[in-house]
Amino acid sequence: MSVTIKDVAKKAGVSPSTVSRVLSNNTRISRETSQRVRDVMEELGYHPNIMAKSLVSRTTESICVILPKPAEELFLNMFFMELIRGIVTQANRSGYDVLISSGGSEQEEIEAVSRLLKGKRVDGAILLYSRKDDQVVEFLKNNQFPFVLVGRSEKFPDILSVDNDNVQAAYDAAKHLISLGHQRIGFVSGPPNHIVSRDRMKGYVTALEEAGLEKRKEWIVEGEFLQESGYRAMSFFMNLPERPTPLVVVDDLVSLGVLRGLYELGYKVPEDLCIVSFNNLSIAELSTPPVSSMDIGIYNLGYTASQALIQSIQHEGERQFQKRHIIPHRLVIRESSLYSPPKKP
Amino acid sequence: MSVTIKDVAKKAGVSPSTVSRVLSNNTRISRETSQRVRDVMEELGYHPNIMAKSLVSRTTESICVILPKPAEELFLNMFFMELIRGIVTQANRSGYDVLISSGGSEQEEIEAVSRLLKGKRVDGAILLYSRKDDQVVEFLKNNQFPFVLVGRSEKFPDILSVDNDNVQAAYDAAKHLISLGHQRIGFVSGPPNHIVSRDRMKGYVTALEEAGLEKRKEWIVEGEFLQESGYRAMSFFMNLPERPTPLVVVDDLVSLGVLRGLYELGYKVPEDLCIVSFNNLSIAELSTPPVSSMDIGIYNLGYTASQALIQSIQHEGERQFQKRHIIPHRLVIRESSLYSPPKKP
DNA sequence: CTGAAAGCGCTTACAG
DNA sequence: CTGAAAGCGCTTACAG
Repeated sequence: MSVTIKDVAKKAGVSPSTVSRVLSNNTRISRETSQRVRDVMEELGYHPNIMAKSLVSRTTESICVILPKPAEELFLNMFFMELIRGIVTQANRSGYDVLISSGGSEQEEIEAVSRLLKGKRVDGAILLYSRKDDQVVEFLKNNQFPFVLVGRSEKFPDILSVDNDNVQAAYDAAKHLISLGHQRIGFVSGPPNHIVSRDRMKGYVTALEEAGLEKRKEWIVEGEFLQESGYRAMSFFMNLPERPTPLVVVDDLVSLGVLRGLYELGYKVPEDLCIVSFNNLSIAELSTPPVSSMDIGIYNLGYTASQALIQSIQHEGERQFQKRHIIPHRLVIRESSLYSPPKKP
Repeated sequence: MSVTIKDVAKKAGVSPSTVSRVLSNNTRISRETSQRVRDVMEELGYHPNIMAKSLVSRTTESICVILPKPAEELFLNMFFMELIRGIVTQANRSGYDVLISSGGSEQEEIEAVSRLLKGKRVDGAILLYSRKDDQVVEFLKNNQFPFVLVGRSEKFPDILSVDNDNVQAAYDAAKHLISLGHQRIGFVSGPPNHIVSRDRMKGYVTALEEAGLEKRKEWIVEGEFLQESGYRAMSFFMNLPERPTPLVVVDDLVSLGVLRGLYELGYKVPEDLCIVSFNNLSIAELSTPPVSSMDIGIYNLGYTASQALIQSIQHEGERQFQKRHIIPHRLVIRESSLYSPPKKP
């Protein structure tokens, strides 16, 4: 049997209420009593039963994070781990625990979320990157559960969310290449049902338009967030009569696929093709050659998401806090983009 | 206000006890009553309060996993993510939730574990890879909390744990190189206070001895699980008058460091130096050239750890189940080791 | 097969 | 500053 509040009360010669007040740092307890009770707690090795506390206080001091379907997007491992590190670190600092959950399908995700939130096991949820028309968002919104989205929702723009300015980030990436004198710039995108793919595509297009550069359908390839997509895109581009000289690539892993393909065909980076990609995962720095990449502050995304969620849980009702948080991005230039094409006569 | 067991009872015209029995699939409830109650639950959108249930049943149906100190070993990201995926998948299948916690120091880890276990928020804990003389292991053991170690403890060999046979794995890796005709085989190890480093070192040494090959102190370098360690080891080896022709490397990330250094110095892999490393992370396959690596079944380690822990929670007292689980390893041969050295005359 | 009652370990008005 | 009492939402012997 573990020691309860009653045991402490008895041994300290006070009532359970008093022990409870000491626990919650209630000010109206005399210094001596408080100290005596604390001593007894120490002596008995007392730890408050979190479940009992949560039952009466109607708050669990924990949040859950929902992983996307496990098999798919496995490759984003490094991305998610970094995000989770940020989330867990900040949550623990605020005294919250973090529960990880993953569903095999969107329906299973909803069931899990519903069990956790309706069953009062957690106070809120963090959703990692949303698809278009995400059912889970819809469910959480309809039930008025506190939650934060890492990414953004087109259907519900007023939702609590943490995101990068992906349009601007892609714009900046393209701009970097333009400033090096490139004229024909290609883009390797991700799945079109991911909002992030489309945001980045938009930034790329805007940069080209603003610089008065030619846009061509054949210079844009859509794929998955997978190495193979990069490989395929590369082989498509290199067979064009007029091929792009640099590529903006939606994710570092995809860049690795491009790199691999180029290596096999005997092309050189950056001389034959420049590359700038996104996320600045460790693989971008570790690859040969190192890849220029847009750092989007993944840890920061997680940290901020957790902070925003916990804030909204603790101040429910007061609606005056910020709804949309934008994490800054920063281009890390490496060997893969350090080349200016020869000037046309 | 959310709907409780009482609301359901009233609406269904039964007692709360009966509703509770329906919930737990108690057999002694008539089919009609059961169905009626279920209908009402559905209609009212009832979800049992997990905290209340846990308070009386003295079981939480959740486990926690303790991440090692966050900053250090950040690079092992991919390793941990894969492990966590395995853990979460299996736990969810068994109806358990998973709570993630991380401490800044060993002392903080103990406090976190103690709060969670003594506070009855979780039923057991998973420890990810142990150091020598791990205090957390000691704490859990002394308090008789259910836990499982991913790795092994030298001090407490009888503890519930999931591990690879790292000695055998390293032996097999070295054997692969020996079978290609290599005579001078080097080893790049990890931190000596990690049991896994020493296990792998031992396997390497044994393979050399068995094959009657020369062992030299200068062919063994210890470092961190970091790319830089590989870089440094490489530059050390390449400056030896008699340098090794292949290297067994303790981790894929370290291999990348070796590869990077060789590339910069103009050496070729596998012609100038062969490499076999461990863990078979995605970076091993993605690097240039792809690196031969010992797959240790990371997902499987996590899955099995969760399974063993939950089993031991559910069958506490009965001590007849298996204490030590060994996950099989498998060498994945890639370009980095596909070269036999020229035969001596 | 079902219900009334006690209790899990806390917190929190209410009273003094 | 402190205590007695009620209650959070469940489960589980006990009784019928």
